Amino acid sequence: MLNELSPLARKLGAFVALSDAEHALLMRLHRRRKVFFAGRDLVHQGQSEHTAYVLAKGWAASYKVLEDGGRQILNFKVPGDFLGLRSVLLRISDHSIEPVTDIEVSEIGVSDVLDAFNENHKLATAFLWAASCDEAIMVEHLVNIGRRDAAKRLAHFLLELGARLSLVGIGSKAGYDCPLTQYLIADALGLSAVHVNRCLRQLREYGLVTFTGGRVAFIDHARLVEFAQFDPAYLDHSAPKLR
Amino acid sequence: MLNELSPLARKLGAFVALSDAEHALLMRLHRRRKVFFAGRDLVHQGQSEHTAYVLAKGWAASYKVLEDGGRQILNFKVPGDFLGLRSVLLRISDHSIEPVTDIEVSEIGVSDVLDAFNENHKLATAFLWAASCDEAIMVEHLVNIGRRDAAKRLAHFLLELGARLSLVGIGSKAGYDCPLTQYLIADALGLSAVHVNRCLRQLREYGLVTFTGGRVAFIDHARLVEFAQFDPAYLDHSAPKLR
DNA sequence: CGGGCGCTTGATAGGCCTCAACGTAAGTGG
DNA sequence: CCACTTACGTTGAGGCCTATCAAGCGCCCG
Repeated sequence: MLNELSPLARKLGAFVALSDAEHALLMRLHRRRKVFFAGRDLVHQGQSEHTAYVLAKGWAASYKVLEDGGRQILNFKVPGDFLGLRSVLLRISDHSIEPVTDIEVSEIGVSDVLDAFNENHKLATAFLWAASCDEAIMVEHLVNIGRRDAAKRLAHFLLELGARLSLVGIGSKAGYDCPLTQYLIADALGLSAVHVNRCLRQLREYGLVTFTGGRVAFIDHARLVEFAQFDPAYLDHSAPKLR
Repeated sequence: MLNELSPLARKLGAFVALSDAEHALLMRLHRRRKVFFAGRDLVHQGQSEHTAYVLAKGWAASYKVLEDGGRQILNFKVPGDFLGLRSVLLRISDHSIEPVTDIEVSEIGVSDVLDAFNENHKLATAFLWAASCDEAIMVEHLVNIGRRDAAKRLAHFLLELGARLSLVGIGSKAGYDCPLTQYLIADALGLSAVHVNRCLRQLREYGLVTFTGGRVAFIDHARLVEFAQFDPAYLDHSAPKLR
């Protein structure tokens, strides 16, 4: 049932109860389904022409590069997530987006979205909600980098991804398939890849979690949650549905 | 002229050209002017009852506390900024807000705002824009903590605050009055207060900037910008105004 | 005058980075 | 089919950056 909905309708439907008319309205916002290949950026930092997407299949990373060549990954995007939502109303995009795997996306007509606000205010509220959820994840990422040591940071990161994937049905407390390299994780956590490797070993030796062969396997989920001080409240998408 | 407008109208007016009718609509969104005292939180992490505010006078800090007692300051808020905008649509607030000085705020009726979306879609767009601007600042903060060493991090921080204050007319390339303690800055930058102190000395000895007696004074603004790799593009509020 | 707060500085320790080397697996081209 | 290359993961050695602990100073205010 839900699977027949577009990714956009599924995303926003988590927040507002959508009527048939609203579903029809959402359909008009879609352009076409598109495919991008791993490593070829869809959005470039500094570009002024924007399109927003909803990720239907695969993983992507939003990131910012510094003048000195370093880069910071802001967030990994998994199926169901928006790509480029924040840039919709900003004059130039403040970040780039790179597919980690080959991905499929639904393109969204930005000006159509803004026009649709005129017809239906619930839609506007739903977009603001989606933006707020994205920001909550960013904020927790900030806390993670600012205040946790490397091992806890990594543990928290693996737990967050697991929780987010569980929300869209492709992960559980047992684990999940994860296409990220240790280099990507390092760029996300503000660490070196070497140290990510050491921390992974540490978590493995503690009997908490393993990450090998593209699979994250939680060995002792409860103890890992405690170790990382992971509180998933910020991922709570069960917002009170609007009338 | 601008000073006669409410803080809310001034904020949103930076993005959309507001008609008289829209100004009138905004007036209805205001509840009363309120005062909060330094150190007494207005918003508590985990609370479910939200109010949003626009900061009219003074400084505040939004922050998150960890179980182990550490805290990460997410952002300092200066006059003209929203307080609690992200929490408006989330079931529980994911952060706390503490006035750094005594502050004056305009309270905003959240449900009134959502109702107003129904009457006027430009307003909805303007709120989404404001949320996007806030998030852009958060993202740059993330990059700052994740990828810059302490001195550059501090330099970038001081420059950002200067740029933001300049936008609301209470700062310049010469400097600005700053009520923050070194402890607050440390909590924002993921550093210890001791190390913030050392880095301030370093920046002073380099002849770049001083911070004493509640005053940040840029000595060589251009060189500081280069040192910190500060690119203010993410603060660009000159978005194309909507028709 | 005493006490608290914020700032400053020194000494020490340790977490994480950098550099470097090596193993494995997969892909490429002859 | 094999030599070569590339990407990713793993491990060790050494050193820098930043935290922690500690002490002292100036200032404001009760």
